[in-house]
Amino acid sequence: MSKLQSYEREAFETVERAPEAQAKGFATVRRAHESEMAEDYVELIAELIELRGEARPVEIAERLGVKSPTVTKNISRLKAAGLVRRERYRAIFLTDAGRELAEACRRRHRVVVAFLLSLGIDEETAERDAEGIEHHVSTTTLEAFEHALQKFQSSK
Amino acid sequence: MSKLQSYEREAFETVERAPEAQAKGFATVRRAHESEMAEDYVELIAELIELRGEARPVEIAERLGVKSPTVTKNISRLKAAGLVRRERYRAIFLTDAGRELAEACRRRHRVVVAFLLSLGIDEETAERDAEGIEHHVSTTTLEAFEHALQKFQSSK
DNA sequence: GCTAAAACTTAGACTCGTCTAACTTAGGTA
DNA sequence: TACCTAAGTTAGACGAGTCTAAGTTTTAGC
Repeated sequence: MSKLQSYEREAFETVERAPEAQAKGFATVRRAHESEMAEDYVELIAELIELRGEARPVEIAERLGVKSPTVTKNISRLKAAGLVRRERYRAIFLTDAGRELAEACRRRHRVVVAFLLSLGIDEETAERDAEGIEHHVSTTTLEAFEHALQKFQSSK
Repeated sequence: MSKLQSYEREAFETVERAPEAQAKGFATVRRAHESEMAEDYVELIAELIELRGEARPVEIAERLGVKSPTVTKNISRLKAAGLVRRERYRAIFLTDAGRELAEACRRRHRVVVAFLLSLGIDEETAERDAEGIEHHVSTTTLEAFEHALQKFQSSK
């Protein structure tokens, strides 16, 4: 406990950060939010295709916890963004770009979950937190997670 | 590398998660987004008060990387939420509730940054990623971070 | 103590992601 | 084959958070 206290104490005096650096950080977060919807959808669509052979709006709505008109609208946005292929009233499929994005997201998701689990966090919490955290993990941090994971696994 | 590959491989077969659990996860993320603005503002306001004795909209705008009308509007929201005290054209101060929230956020922020640093991540990346990650870290995960940090520091 | 510049607010527009209500289409079954 | 039900879409509203343009207030320098 004392170690913990000490690092908290050290960090307690507010350090002046460069305002532009801080602003850039917040801008990054805002940008991440814009792509979150797309990432969550393609990730889920890929999952459903693997599980069922196709992704149906009704199931996307159920898993995302939203109503079907929301799905319809967001799928049009994904289509406009070139991430999905789809005809009215039909199941949804990924384009090459969509599949690529989905793969990257799923990989990142798995790494984040595995990393949290390696810290001793229970599965449900790990999944829940990963859902939010994954969109804000830079390549650098993802690599650090992988590295820590590797060390953790070889020490078992 | 092989250890890494292996855990990725294992996780590769898509496991069927309970749809409701998944939906609950996404709902949690959406809820976190709603409080993010408030958290970022009170955290920054507390920082500025400590640094300057008061928090001015112009500096909040600069640090957040947004324009001043945005700050005006959001500050009214915080006032309506009972987090800040403030008169027109004057500096912004925190209410007790605001101060409490700010303290919790700053503590969480410090833990996340320290944790990322302990993984060997550079300061700039740690700060940038923490900004996004912190809002999605549950109490459980925060404790796990603290615990890992403690172990890391005592092993140095 | 006036006045110009800086800080702040108001008004109004836009996008995103959500919703409900009402409509259309597709598909299985009688 | 015709129809009922489930799935999907359309229309329209709403709040959050951003912006620009144009106004008002405060403050600092002369």
